[in-house]
Amino acid sequence: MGKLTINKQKKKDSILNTAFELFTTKGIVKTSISDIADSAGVAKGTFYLYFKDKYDLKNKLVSYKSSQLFKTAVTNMEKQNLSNLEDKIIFIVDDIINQLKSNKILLSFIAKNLSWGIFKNVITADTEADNEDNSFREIYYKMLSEENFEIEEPEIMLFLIVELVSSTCYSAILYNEPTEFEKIKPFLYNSIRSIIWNHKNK
Amino acid sequence: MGKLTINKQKKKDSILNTAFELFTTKGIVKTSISDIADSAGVAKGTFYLYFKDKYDLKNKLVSYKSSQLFKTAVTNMEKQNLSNLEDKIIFIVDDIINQLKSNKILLSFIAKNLSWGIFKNVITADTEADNEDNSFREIYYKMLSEENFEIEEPEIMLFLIVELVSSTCYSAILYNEPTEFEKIKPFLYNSIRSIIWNHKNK
Amino acid sequence: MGKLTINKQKKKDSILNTAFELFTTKGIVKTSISDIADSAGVAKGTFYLYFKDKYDLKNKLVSYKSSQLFKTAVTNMEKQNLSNLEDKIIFIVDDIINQLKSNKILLSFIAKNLSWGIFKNVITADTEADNEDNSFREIYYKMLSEENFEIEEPEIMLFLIVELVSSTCYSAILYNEPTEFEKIKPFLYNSIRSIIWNHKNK
Amino acid sequence: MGKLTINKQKKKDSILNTAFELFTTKGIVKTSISDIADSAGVAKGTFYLYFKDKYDLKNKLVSYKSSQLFKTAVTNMEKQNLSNLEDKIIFIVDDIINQLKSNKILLSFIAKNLSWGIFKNVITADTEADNEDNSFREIYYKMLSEENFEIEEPEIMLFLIVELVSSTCYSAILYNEPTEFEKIKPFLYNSIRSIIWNHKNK
DNA sequence: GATGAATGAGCATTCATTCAT
DNA sequence: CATGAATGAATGCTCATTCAT
Repeated sequence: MGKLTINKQKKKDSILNTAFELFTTKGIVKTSISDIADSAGVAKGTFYLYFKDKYDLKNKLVSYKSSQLFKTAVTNMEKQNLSNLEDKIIFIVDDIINQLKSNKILLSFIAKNLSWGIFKNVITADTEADNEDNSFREIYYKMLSEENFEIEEPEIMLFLIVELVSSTCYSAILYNEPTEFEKIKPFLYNSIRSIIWNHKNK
Repeated sequence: MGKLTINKQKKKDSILNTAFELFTTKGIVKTSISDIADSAGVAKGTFYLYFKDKYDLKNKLVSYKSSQLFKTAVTNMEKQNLSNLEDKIIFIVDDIINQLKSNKILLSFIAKNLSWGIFKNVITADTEADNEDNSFREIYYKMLSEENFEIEEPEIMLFLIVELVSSTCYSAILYNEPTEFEKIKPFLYNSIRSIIWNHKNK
Repeated sequence: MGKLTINKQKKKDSILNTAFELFTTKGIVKTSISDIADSAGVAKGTFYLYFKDKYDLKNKLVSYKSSQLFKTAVTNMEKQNLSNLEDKIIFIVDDIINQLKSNKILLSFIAKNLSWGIFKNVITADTEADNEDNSFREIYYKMLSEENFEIEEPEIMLFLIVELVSSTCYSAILYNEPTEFEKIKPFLYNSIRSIIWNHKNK
Repeated sequence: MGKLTINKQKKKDSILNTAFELFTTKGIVKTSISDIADSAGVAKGTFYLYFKDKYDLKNKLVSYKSSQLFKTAVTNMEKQNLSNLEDKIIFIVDDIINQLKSNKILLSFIAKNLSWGIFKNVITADTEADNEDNSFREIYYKMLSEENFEIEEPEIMLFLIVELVSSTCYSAILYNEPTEFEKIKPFLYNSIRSIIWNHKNK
């Protein structure tokens, strides 16, 4: 990477970090491009050299932050010696939930902005542009293939789990609604196990 | 009701209906109060006689539309002679899903704007201010009491079902993601049955 | 006065009192006719039965409050047995200043809104529509006639005194600018005595 | 100064001049920011690049115009060979009054908006940001020090003179109230001489 | 590539005034 | 007399976007 390119990346990163800060404190609608440029210490025009508009920036942020979440969880999971699919999935879910519990700002940001559409990109794409990591999708299918039974409709299963987890986390962790998350957790994890069980090709 | 009062209600309803139309076609952010007032055929100032701002109006709309959905589903369910809790709940879920499938605009509007916070109001309040209907919460507990087993943490169970259904519907019905809804349906309903089963106090 | 007329007067007084309250707390520009009507407990339309607009009301308030000030001061002065013009005028000035010092809200309101144009009406008109009081102008000329010397240009003398007193009071009593009023007072009163002396026809 | 900086100053000046014109013809309340921007030939948004709001602009105008008045009067006074304080002060007062008599629009604008608070800034600050002029306050104290007697409470003396002159000018010059200014003038100037005399430390 | 002054469309909100009841 | 719902012009202010430097 040339010096210039490094400088460019610095600017872009500065905008990304500043924007995350502002989005999560002021809200996306109330954050203007002026705000971002000012806080990032770049000129307003510079913003447009890197992002189409505020929502382009937002989507890139959501993808990046979400993929980091998965990457970390998978890395941690692989250190364990888990023998079956249910345990592996529950571990990943649990790890992600723990990350979010200790970073409620991130939870709020992701929950409000993550749709299945964006999520598909997240799990399909390599987590970083220029690295050797496998995508989460590949890891997922590898996990499935290691079992001695087959999973029917693995995409649907993943979908059900992701939607259930993300929507319940948001309400329960951030607002204790309908009750504190710890009380919901056993039922949630049982539900996940049931979902997996329902997809087992018997 | 005096002539004036009727006229007032007419104006308010006109604004509500117009706003729903605009919110679902242009989106809430892009719909201005001018748009609403113009389309509703009232002066801009009139809007402020009935609503605090755009978001006050939005919340009132979400509540109203959601409660209608439940009211219809429960009414239909009661006409059946369903003997057990799972069947009743699945029936209600299925009825609501059918309503939403035939009214995708409504689905889009509710899914984007219904949080558990608003939902709590919806199921607690009578569906209409001055009528004899029971709230959905009452109906739900009555349903539970008619079984010869007990449900552990009924609020959590309701929460899990509602979050799972609403988040999967949105993506699957509107965008066929991860696949068409009909393929997801059996797994979804099985998941719901599992969730209920997990809450049975054995 | 008929019952109806009494009721009307009540409404009018209610508007006047409420408006004074609002004008002095929120400021005249930021007080709307709605504010006044709401606080006074009358309908918005009713306002227009009694006043042309906000500024009509304001002028009537200024006149009324100012004339009360003078009336009180003159009444107190007449109880004293003051033998010469300087002492009488200084007494009146001092009495008014004391009233204003103990009612800074009133001072603020009058100072901001009293122009010589309004003041002329105040000193010319009877203090109340239907009573036997003399106007301040008559009292002033009677005071002058009781001296054994003549005052040259009595209107100019009154003008100079009123302008000097009112502009210095505002700044000194309310904001202690350029310094606390008590320190300015002896110089102010000496200035007034000098002004009177300058108008003595020698 | 770069081309850009010159252009910026031009824009700002254009807004200032236009605003003065509008404030003095339509009044401040009735002058909208749109009016100012339109007349100045700039976009509405440009206004906000230079001023916080209408009242920020107004205060800057009052300060600037007042300081110009004093600067001119002092310059003229210094050309005379006046030997004593009274004559110097009367000369300055007279010069300012003459400026105002020939520029009634300016008189009206300053009289309505100059408070002692703003005046203090005017006499303290250098008349222009980056020049060698002394502030009026320095000039005033230098004048006092050249006398062979002492002035007690010079701030109060200045205050009394300024308040007396400004409030009488407004009414007399603009509205001939209570009578034409030329008839009031001798009494006013005598009053000023008396005020100075009262502050002489005898 | 980077800047930031300038733009002007666009928006929410207020409020004096009217008039049918 | 009194009401208060309805009006819609008017205003302050924001902000994404452009473009000359």
